[in-house]
Amino acid sequence: MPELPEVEVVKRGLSQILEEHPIIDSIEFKRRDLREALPLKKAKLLEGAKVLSVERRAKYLILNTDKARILSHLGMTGTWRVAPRGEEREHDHIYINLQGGVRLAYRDPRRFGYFDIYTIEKHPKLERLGPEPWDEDFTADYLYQLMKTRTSPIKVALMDQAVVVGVGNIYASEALFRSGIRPTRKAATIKRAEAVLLRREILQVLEDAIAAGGSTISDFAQAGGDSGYFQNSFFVYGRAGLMCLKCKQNKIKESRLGGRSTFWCSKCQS
DNA sequence: ACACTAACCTGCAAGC
DNA sequence: TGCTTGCAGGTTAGTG
Repeated sequence: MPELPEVEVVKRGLSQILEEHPIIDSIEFKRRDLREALPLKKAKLLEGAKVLSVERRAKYLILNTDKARILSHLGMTGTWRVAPRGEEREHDHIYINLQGGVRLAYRDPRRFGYFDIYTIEKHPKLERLGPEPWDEDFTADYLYQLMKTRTSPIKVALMDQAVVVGVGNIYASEALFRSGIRPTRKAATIKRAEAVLLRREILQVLEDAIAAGGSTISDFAQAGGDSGYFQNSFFVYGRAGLMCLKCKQNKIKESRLGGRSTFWCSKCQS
C-alpha cells in the first residue's frame, strides 16, 4: 500500500488530529513484535508527552514530542486511524491514547511495519536514504550520473531508496510510463534527456497521487478513514492485458523485475 | 561493492 | 465446495 503519497496523506491526517489532541496519555502494545521487536519498555517515556510536530522522511513517519520521538513505517498493510478510546479491531497492534478520549490505532495485518521510540537526533533507519524527490539535490544530472553506474533495470534502480526515496512498486511503473521509458531498460542506458523527463514525471505522479489522497488497493486508508482514489488514475499498474489508455492500440504487458510485478506499454515506452 | 533472492506475515483470489 | 498455490503497497539478511 504505502508509498510516499500514502504516507504523506497519513502524515497530514495525523498532524491535524495531533494539533487538537497533542498530549499522549499512554501507549499500549497488543503484542511484542511486528517484523522487529516493539519498544515495550520505552513506552513510559512518552506518558504525558506533548507532540510538537509530525514529519515524513521517505516512507517513514516521525512524531516529535517534547520527551522522545516516534518512528513509524507502514510496511505493506499498515494503517493509522483515529478511533474512540476503547475501539479495538483485529490486527490492531499499537494504541496511542491521547488526552481528550481519542486514540491513534496502528493496524497491520501482515506486520511488515516498524515502530520505535528513540531519543537520539536521527534514527539509524534513516541513515542510508537518498534525497527526497523535491530536494534540490535530486536533480536530473544527479539521477543521470547515478544511473550510469547501475547495471540493474531502471525500474529496480528507481525503487532503491538510496537513489531517491518514496518511489515504490506502483509509482515506479507509473512514472516510467509517463516518461516513455521501458522499465526493463538497463539503468545505464538512460540518456540525459530521459533523466530530465523521468525526474519531472516522478515528482508529477507523486504530487498527483498526494492530491488524490493516495492509492487504495485493498488496505490503505487515510487517518480519518477515507480511501484514496489515485488508483483510478493508474495508466499501467494492475492493467495487464487491458488496452493502453494513451495509444489505445496496444495491450499493457506485465513481467517481473526484482521480484515485483511490473507493467508497461511496449508501444508507448522504449 | 553491487545485484539478486528469500524471508518476514496474513488474506484473498484463482485454479484445479 | 474445498484444497493448494501464488501474489499483494516494503525492507533487509544472506548469498554469489
